[in-house]
Amino acid sequence: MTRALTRKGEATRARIVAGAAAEIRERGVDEVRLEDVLAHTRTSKGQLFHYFPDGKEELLLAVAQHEADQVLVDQEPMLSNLTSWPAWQAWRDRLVERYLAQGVKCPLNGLLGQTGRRAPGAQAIVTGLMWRWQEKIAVGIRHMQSTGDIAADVDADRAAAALLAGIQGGVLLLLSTGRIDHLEAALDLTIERLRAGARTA
Amino acid sequence: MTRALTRKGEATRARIVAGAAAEIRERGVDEVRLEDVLAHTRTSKGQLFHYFPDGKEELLLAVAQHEADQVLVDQEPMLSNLTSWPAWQAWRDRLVERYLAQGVKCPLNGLLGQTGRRAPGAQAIVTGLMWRWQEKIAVGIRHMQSTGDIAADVDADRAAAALLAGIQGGVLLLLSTGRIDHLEAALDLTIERLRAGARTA
DNA sequence: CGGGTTTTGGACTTGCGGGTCCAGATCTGC
DNA sequence: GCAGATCTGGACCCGCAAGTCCAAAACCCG
Repeated sequence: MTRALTRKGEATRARIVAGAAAEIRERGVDEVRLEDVLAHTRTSKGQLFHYFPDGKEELLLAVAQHEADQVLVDQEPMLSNLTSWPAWQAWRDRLVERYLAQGVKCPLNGLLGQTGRRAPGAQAIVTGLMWRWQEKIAVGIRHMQSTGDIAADVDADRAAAALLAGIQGGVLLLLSTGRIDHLEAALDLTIERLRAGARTA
Repeated sequence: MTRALTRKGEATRARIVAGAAAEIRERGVDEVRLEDVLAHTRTSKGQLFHYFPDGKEELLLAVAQHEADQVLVDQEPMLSNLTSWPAWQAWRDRLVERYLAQGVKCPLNGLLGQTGRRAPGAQAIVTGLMWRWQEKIAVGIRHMQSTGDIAADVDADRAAAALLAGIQGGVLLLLSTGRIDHLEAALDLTIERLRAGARTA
């Protein structure tokens, strides 16, 4: 059933998802009409409903998945390699740079508030993303503990949760205020705290 | 012009705003139809457009302002009284309790993602809220510095920014994952850090 | 009271946009 | 190269909800 897609079909489907994602990033979920996506991807109603029988909802779900994956990909290879303080710094810089560049166009913002409520599956996608994200950070912390760079008595999961919260809040505040200060402050102070813990412990 | 409202008119207007706010909290911005609000507030189309000539957009803006104000009010008197560690703890508990109780129904969630983009004014409302919020926290930190409970070399504004980011992210994660852990972790670790700073400094 | 203003109710219009349908083009494997 | 499947285009339908309009009720003040 899912395996009834030609090479060409697959390409078209991908084009639609990518186009819709771009459109949504640019103008917000609720401002994007199906027709906009069609125009921007040189496709027709027929195609869209051919690949997404459940219409907009299904498309939005696919976009959400696409964007969620992208969020982590954008942080690689730094995120999977938090094995030294310079590496942490590089990751931190990548995050700041990335969000600074994208500015107000957060792919998840709308998808959480908008899709998250209506589609039951979108919630799961975001939750999954957050969980993976946090776990990656936790792995980094544990690694640093193994090398003695972070105190052993630090609760890695708890610290990762706090750091992730800081990031999310920082991005949220970037979206609403347009300033990157909060993200930087949250990242720097939290990381600084992890480093300080090693010395005192 | 703005002063053409009878006592009764004022009451009706307020009733519409409050009703719309409740409705939005309950079911999300984009799920709320004007008719729903009318039904729930025992009012008619005529009244709604009488008090909000610009229709839905204007109403949403009024709701946003109403909810934004409420967010800070809900933290009082704790937020304006961060003058001792027990007071900070009380504020922290209030926050956790409040968001735990309200669960998924965040008044600002939709308003940021939804209204924030379309209405230029909504952006300003959220920004204003965040700014006031952060300032209140900063005042608390400075007060603690004046009593020596927090190290003098802490940048109050920066610390407040980080704390606020942690809170926002914690709430965001509560919304998507349904767990309060992140909010607690962010609050506790950040506050703990402020306390620790005093001892080492 | 009485004239002017504000308030209220609800029927009606309108446009937008998601979803349907189907005919024809294109591909795929044998 | 042909039979069956997949892909594509776009005209059409249709419901929904925002917004309009106006007449009647309630209210305010001299």
